[in-house]
Amino acid sequence: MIALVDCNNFYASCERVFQPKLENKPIVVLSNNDGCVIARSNEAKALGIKMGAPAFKMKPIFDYHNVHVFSSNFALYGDLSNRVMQILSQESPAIEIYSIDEAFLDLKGVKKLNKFSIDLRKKVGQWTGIPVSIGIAPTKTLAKVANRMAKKYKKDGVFLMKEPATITRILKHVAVDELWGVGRKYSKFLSQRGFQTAYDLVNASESWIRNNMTVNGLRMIKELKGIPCLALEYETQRKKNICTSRSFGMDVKTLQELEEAIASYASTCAMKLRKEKSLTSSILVFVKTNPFKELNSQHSPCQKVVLDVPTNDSMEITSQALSVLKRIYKDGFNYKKAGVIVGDIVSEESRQLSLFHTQDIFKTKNIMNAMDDINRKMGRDKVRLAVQGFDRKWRLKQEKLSPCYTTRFDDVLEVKI
DNA sequence: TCTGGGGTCCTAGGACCC
DNA sequence: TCTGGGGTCCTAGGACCC
Repeated sequence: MIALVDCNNFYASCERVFQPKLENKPIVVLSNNDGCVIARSNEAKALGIKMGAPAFKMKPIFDYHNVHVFSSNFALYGDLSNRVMQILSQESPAIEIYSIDEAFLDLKGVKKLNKFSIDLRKKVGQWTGIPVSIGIAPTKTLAKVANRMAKKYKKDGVFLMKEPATITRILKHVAVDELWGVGRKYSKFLSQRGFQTAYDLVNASESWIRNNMTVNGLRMIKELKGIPCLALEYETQRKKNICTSRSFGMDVKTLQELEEAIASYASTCAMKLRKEKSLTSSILVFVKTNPFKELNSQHSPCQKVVLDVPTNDSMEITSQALSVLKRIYKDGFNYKKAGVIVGDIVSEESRQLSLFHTQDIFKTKNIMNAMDDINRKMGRDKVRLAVQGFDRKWRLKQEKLSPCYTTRFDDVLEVKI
């Protein structure tokens, strides 16, 4: 049996851990740049605030109902996530960390599934303050369904779905668009063809599913039938692409400001590569104007450069990215977003050198290590490339940022006795 | 005024090879 | 007049996930 442990309204719950007075109050967390709603407490959901809704359109509702609004604080969420995952790893035989707020547990050998889950949930709650729900079933896709049921209907936050008769009964009440693997397009496509519930889908012809929903769709319905097609992945895979991109807090017009931004994103990509012990062989740079301003002239170029020798050196990746930027930049547009994507990633051990490459790759490695060490201790970007800029007017809007309670000494809560 | 960021996988079609 | 069969690799686009 497989359990899916999912943190309830994760980002909103993280904010609440350090502000318990917000218990039972509506909370939303906004995306970068304070753009969209990306997390809602149950109370905020009940007010009809939709996932992904633009914050500026919701403002009247926020004000009227006294909704507590937060900018996203990923340092906080990442740290609390690690704490939750650590507990899960200690308590269960094997675990796949699936996302920042979800993990699959392999429950092989666990005798009392229900009791195990209820205890686990209690422990996570007590040690971190984060409420979780647990769904248990024979396959990952069914565990997802079970988790949904736990969240929706179970006070104790745990739902076990084992017997075929139980599974069938439940699937008759699950709409197709609630399934893991059915997004907007498939949802529309399926409902047009008369599929309402997961149970309808289980009874569809497998060859029809294969033809219309690719092999992924076929795996999904097999999993709904209780046949495991998706194995748990215990080891984190090396990323194949790494992207750093942001929208700007204001319109950006000049090449110099774009250069600061692209240099910063390129350095961040390089840092992420070093963290994974990876190297990149291709660097893609893109800039975009604001597609929502339809009356403005639009320009969204992107271009990729392929390297002779893979690298994770900030200076090299940044200078390559900047030369791409110079090629694609055009004067006279209001740019709203930019980013860098590094791809064709290989591991540090498997670097293929070039016959004609003369640069001493080991020399810069020491500089990068020193830079990473300092920044780890003293805070992000404490040491950085000058080309990343100093006043950085283009930076994100984050007007409602909560303190980094668990990752910055200055922000640690004080208790007065 | 204000609309996120970061990923994966699959498929069809084109270019190329022998 | 007649024009095969079997591959690989790459890319763009589309679907999905959190």
